[in-house]
Amino acid sequence: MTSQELFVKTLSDNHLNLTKSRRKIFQILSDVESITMQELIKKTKGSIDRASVYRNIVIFEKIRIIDKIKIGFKYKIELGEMYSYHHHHITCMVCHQSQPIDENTVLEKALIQQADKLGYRLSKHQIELSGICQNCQKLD
Amino acid sequence: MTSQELFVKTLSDNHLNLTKSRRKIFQILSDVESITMQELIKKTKGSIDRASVYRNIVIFEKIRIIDKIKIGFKYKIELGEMYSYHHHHITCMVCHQSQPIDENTVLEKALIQQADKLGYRLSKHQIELSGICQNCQKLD
DNA sequence: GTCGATGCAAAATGTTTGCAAGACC
DNA sequence: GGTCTTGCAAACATTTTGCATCGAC
Repeated sequence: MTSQELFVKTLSDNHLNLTKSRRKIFQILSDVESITMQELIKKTKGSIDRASVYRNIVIFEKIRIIDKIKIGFKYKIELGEMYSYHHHHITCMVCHQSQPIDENTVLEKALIQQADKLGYRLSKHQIELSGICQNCQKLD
Repeated sequence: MTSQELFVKTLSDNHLNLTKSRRKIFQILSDVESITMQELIKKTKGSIDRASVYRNIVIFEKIRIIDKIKIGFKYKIELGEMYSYHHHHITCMVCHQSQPIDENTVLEKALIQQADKLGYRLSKHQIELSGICQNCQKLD
């Protein structure tokens, strides 16, 4: 099943219509690693109203078509894990570019243990690293 | 040196006045584990204007009197590491309470290695765990 | 045709700024 | 007294809501 097909199926499984707006938002998200709400609104300006973008993002998050991830003190949006793979992010504090970090089993296990120790049943975790990337280190 | 004294010294080292507003904000932060901007504004309503709260929080962050931490897709504020210790947070998805997690050397080392592998010089990291706390598990 | 989705306008919420008056050193 | 800080009001940015209309199934 392609991404497209999964997207269509996920909507239909949840009794949601496949509309032009939803196709377009999905298309945009497919073309980027991640995107801010502001960028998404800008890209859809003229074709989709802000309110509809917000409404659809809420829905997409609920049915796990997207994940919200934190970058700085804002969040960004990216396609959910069904459409990619579990990963985290590292952001350069100088150029503000961010890139994905592959899952690391050792790390994930350590986190589950930590939660367990405190009596929590862990369901989500997010790790955000900030530093200075290779390129920006050179420019010093 | 007490927290109070460190606070006074930090301001003075940075050529900033010790004002009534700043004392009050510091006092409130000393009394809680962490707090949202909205809660802080509510607690100071009548005595400090919103704009001054925001301005002081910006200053406090710059001189590391506070840290902003991410909880959900908002941020919260807490006294900086000089006033406590390095830690992370786990938040219950049901009751939205959050609690600190002590530093774990294994974990921190794993993170530095990860960053290194990608050529980054790591300077900050944040780990946020979400799950269901012991109490809320019982209520199921 | 029916119900869900959209656009538009307006409100609610969150944050920042300019400026004159007041507080700190 | 001079400079930094504050309050106030207004602007700006972000997100949500109500309602009439439109589109998907």
